[in-house]
Amino acid sequence: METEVGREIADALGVLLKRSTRQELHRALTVDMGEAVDELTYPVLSGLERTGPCSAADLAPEVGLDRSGVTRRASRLEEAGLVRREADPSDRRATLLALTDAGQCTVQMLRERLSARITASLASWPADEAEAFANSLRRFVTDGPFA
Amino acid sequence: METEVGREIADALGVLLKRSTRQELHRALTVDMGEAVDELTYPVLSGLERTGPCSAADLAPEVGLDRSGVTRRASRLEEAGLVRREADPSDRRATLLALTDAGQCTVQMLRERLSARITASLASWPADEAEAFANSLRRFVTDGPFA
DNA sequence: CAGAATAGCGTGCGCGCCGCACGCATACGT
DNA sequence: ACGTATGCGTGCGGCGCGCACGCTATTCTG
Repeated sequence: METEVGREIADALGVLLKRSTRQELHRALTVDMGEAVDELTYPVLSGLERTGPCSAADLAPEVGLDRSGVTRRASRLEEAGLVRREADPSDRRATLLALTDAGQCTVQMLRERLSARITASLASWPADEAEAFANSLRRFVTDGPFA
Repeated sequence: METEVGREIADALGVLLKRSTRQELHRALTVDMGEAVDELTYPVLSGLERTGPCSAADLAPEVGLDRSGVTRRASRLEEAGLVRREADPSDRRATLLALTDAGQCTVQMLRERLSARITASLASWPADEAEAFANSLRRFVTDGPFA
């Protein structure tokens, strides 16, 4: 029955979106990673790596935040030397956010760590099932119920 | 390659955990549902339906919150007539939280709506793939990388 | 049986994050 | 050249959360 599937997914998502889940996960990820990057600042790093250098306004929807929020988080990361602000050559009022080498290294390390953790928890899965799940999840995220 | 799968899932989760995603989703769900139930209070309703009547302390880990937070959210729902506080007969200092009939009806309606939305977005999927995804997701959530 | 120690809930307090609005600097149009 | 528009950063008010306290009921102990 199809609605049963929807309900199943809904329940799982409910658990997944728990506040403590996110906190615990990101806390584990950012251990020994310095104080600058935490649950809040990580999305900015990750988003910057995906989009490349861009303005705070352009990055805001990627992170799902207001421009001011992006600015504040970016400032924190800048203070830690992970993000660099550079003037846009084509528009001198704009400020581009870009990852420094340290920032690039950090986000890569974090992604590696997260991937490793996920992979480890999927160790007991059949390889084809894991791959199918990854594909389905990506598809679900991109053109799923969230515009 | 396995790490590729992990990275794939990691990216998808990153997008899924965006603040705006959750907000937008719950906002769509709670439309025309009264002001009492929103993104914050819904987990309490859902949790209460899963666990049945229980104390705020027992519900706290389910929601991923402090006891005080559960108390406040529950108070809001109580004010709206969706949650009822009743004294524990076996321990008169304890206060059990329970769904009223209206609360039960509301959470059922919301779950229905969420399920429908998810099901609709999965309409183009093959039925077996959708079911496999639901099962994998549940498994991923229960014994995945999140304790 | 009485008093002390424990457990449970609700609330005041301080902190941190967020969205909104304002100010300043720069770019564009006439 | 001057007015309008755009973009960024910051002050402000609001809100939710965790922590600590007070009160009540229960349990343990002598």
